[in-house]
Amino acid sequence: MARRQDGGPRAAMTASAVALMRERGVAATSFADVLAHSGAPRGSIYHHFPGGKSQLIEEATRSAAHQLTDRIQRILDSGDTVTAIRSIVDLWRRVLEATDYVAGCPIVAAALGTEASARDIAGVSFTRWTEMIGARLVGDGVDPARAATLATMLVSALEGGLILAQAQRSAAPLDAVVGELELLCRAAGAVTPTE
Amino acid sequence: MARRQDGGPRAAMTASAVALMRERGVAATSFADVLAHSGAPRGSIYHHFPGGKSQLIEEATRSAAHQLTDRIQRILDSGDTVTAIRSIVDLWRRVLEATDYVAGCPIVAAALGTEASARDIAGVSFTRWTEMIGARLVGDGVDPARAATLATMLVSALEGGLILAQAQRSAAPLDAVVGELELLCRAAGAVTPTE
DNA sequence: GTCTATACGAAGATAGAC
DNA sequence: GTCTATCTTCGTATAGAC
Repeated sequence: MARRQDGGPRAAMTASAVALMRERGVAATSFADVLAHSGAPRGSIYHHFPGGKSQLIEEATRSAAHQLTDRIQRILDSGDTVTAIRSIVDLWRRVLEATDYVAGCPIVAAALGTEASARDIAGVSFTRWTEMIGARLVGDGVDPARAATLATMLVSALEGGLILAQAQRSAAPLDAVVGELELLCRAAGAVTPTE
Repeated sequence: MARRQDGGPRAAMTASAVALMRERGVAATSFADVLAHSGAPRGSIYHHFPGGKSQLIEEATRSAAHQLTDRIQRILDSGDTVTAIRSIVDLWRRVLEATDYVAGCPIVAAALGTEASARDIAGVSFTRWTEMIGARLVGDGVDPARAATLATMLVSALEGGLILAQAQRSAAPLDAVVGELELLCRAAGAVTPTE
């Protein structure tokens, strides 16, 4: 009934735009690239995206933000924060290995890109993730007054570690970050799995 | 005597390239932009940079890396790690406020850019910073086995916090990160100023 | 909804005059 | 060492046919 998502060219194009943004950034992602990558018919660009590239990038960013937010929420729902951190890092690691360390976080690409609206969406996304993680930390026993700053630290360190991993073509920075974050969470009073 | 750095158009162009990379990334930084920003004579592009844009970006990245590395080293030499973190964040904060939150870290721009050689320089730069900070941590009393991962955490969290700050147009993420990093350093045994 | 053709400008790069 | 002119390619965007 209310299914108006269309799985056709439009969805394929936003998905491809996300993939290309992750690998080369917003500015270096062209329509021609998106068409080639998605296999979408050439004539449907401005039919589906009358706002041109701005609109495509904006919708791609929104799509990536929703997807990642959902994924993070599911991870947070299925365990404590420390376990969630490990899951997220495993996710990044798989992406890096599958793309020869070229693909990063699409939201970071949007944040550092040339499209103002996409940058704003990135900002909201980061805020959202921070709030979600903060709530999870409180549930784990962390002092609510502390949870917000700790959550910001988690997001920042994971995104930064991912960038170092891309630049060094190695997952080692992510491993270092996850270890330090675990220590920090435990010291802050978050429950930990006894494994 | 061995001063062969030239303060002319060439230096002005690399400096402008760095500034533009910080604001809009590597891909969106064109020769025309660099010329306009630096005021360099139009005819001197391929005279000074026969390798074209690749060479310009590579040299700009190298220049930015040297500058930042020197700056970090000086900061680390003048106090303990916790004090250094505050100084670095203050530096970022001034940059953000002076540029309406558009300018970020040039090395991150290089790491996520389209120029392979620049990305490699970024990777080496991050490694270098990590080693420098690690040495400082050891000097502060941190267990040498721990210093490397903690140093990686510092670099990752600061770079990530800077990106969140840019996206949210607020220095708040940096403040959160610096607070958490201080806790982590203290818990790791780094000496702290009694202030 | 999708096609081709095309306009228009920007960007990287080269040649040859001064 | 710097200039102008030019070439080519690419990218965005539009028009109009199918």
